[in-house]
Amino acid sequence: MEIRTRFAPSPTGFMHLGGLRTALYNYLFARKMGGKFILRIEDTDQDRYVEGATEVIYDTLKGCGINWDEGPDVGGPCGPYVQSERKSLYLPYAKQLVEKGAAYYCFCTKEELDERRAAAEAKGEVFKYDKHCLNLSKEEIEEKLASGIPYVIRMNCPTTGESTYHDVVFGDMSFPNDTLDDMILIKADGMPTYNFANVVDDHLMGITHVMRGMEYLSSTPKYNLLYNAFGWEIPEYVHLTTVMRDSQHKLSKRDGDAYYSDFIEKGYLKEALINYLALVGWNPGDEREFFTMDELVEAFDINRLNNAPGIFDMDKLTWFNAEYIRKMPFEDYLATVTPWFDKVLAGTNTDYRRLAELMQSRTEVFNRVPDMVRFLAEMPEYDLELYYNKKMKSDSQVALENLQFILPVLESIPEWTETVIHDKVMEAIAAAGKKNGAVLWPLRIAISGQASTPGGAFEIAYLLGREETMKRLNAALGKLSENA
RNA sequence: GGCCCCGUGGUCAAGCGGUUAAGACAUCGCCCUUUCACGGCGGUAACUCGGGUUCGAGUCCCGACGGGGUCACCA
Repeated sequence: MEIRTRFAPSPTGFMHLGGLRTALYNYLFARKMGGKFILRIEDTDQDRYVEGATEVIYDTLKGCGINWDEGPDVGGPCGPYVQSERKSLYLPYAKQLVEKGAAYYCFCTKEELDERRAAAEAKGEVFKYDKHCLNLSKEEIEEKLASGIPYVIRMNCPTTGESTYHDVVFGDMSFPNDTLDDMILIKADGMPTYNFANVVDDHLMGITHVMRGMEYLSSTPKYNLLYNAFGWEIPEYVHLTTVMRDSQHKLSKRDGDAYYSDFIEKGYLKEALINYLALVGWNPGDEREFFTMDELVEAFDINRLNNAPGIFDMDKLTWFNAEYIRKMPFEDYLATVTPWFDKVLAGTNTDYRRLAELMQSRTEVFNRVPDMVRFLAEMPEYDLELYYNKKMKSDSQVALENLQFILPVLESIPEWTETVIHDKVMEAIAAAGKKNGAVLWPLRIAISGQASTPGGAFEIAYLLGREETMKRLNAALGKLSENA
C-alpha cells in the first residue's frame, strides 16, 4: 500500500518552527517510503483569515526543499486541497452520522453554553456538554430546523468504557470514555470544525499516516470514534513532541524565536535550520549530525522518534549555522555576506573579497557581521588599557615607543598590499631586534581600537588603506603621548 | 482540578537486564598564533526520589515529586 502523509497548516501568516519540523518529518517519511506527501490548507476559521498567508507556507516549504506531490497549487486526485473550498462536502457526511445516531443536532446557543461552562468552572468542575439536545424528539428537531433556528451538529460520544489506540511514538494509549466531550462537527455557520474536517479529509485523501503535534493525543479517541462510525479505516498515528524554548515554555512568538522568518532574517541558513530541526526529537541512531535533505530521507525512521519534549538549543543551532557557513563555497559566502557588509561599510572602498576571506571562519550568524566590521568604517573610541597585553609584552609605554618606531616604516612602504606591508614590517622588527607581539599588538590596537578583530595588524592595515592607516596611527600616537 | 504524556550531564542524546553510562553543543584548560576565529588535544559534568521484581536495574512494575499537553461553534 502506498504511504500517504500530509501537512495541514492553517494560514496564520507565519511558519512556526514546530510546524516546520512536522512538515519535514511528514515529507521525510513519505519520501523514505516512496509514498506521497500532501499539502492541505486548513482555513475553516474564517475569522482568522490572513492575506498572503498561504504564500508564506508555500515559500517556506519550497525554500527548505520540502516539496509536496499534491496540494492547492499543484492539484492532485483528491482536490481541492483548501478546506474552505471543500465546504459543501462536509455537511452530508455529518448528516450521515446523524442518521446513524453517531451525531445529533444541537440548538444550544454559544451564550447558553458559555454560561453553563462558567457555572461549572465556578464549582470547580470540568464542563462537558450534557447531551441536552440529544433528547429532543424527532418532531422538535424537524420543527426547529424548519423554522430556521441556528444549529450545530455534535458527535455522540459514549460515556462508559474506554477507548484505546496505538501511537507509533507513544505506544498504546487508553482514555476513559467519560472524559470525551460531544464535540461540534459542523459549526452554526455551516463550516466544519477542524476536528471534523480533518477526519473527513484525511480519509478522503487516503492519508495512511497522521503525523502531527502531540496536542492531539487526547482528542484522537474522538477521531477514531468518527472513523468507526463511518466504517473507515483508522490511520497510523505518529504524534510528535513539542519543541520547547526551555523546560516550561514552548517556542513563542513573543521572544522572536518561534518563526522560520525570524531566523532567516537574523542570518541563519535554511539548510542549517532544517538540519538542526530534524535532530530535535529524532536521531539516526549513529553519530552522524550533518545531513543534506537527501541524506535525511535516507536516514529517517519514525521508530526513532523521541517521546520526550525537546528544547530548541539556540547555541547548537548557531554552531550548525557556523559549520554550514564555513563549508559554503567562497563565492556563495561573499554574495551572502555582502549585504551585511553594506550595512556599515557602504560608503567605504573596503576590499570585500579579502574581508570575506577573513570573516568566513568567524561568522556564526550573519546579523553579527556588521558589529564585527564596523571599526573599518569608523575608528571606535577605545581605552588606553587596550595597549596592555602581558603575553605580547605590551603596555601603553611600549606602544608609544614601538608605534613611533613603526610609523616611518609604514610611511615608506612602496606598495600597499598585505604581503609588502607584512614583509617590510617584519623585516624592520627583526632588524631592530624587537618582539613581534610588542609591535604588532599595539599597531593593531592603534588602527582598530578593538581587543579582537577579524585578522591581525597586516590584514587590518591593508583593509583600511594607506591613508586611513596612517591617519589612525598618528591619532594613536597623539593620544599615547598626551597620556604619557 | 479531571484525563493523558514525559523524566540519562546546562542542552540534544545513545542505551532496549550485566557498559569504565557513548557522542555532539555549551563550558573550562592547553597547543597553534601578531588579537580573535578556525584547527588539534584534554578536563568538569548525568541515570529525579522512594519502594519492589531479579543473582544483577538507567533499562521491568508501583508510588511520589517535577515538567508538559488537553479539557472552544481555534486549529
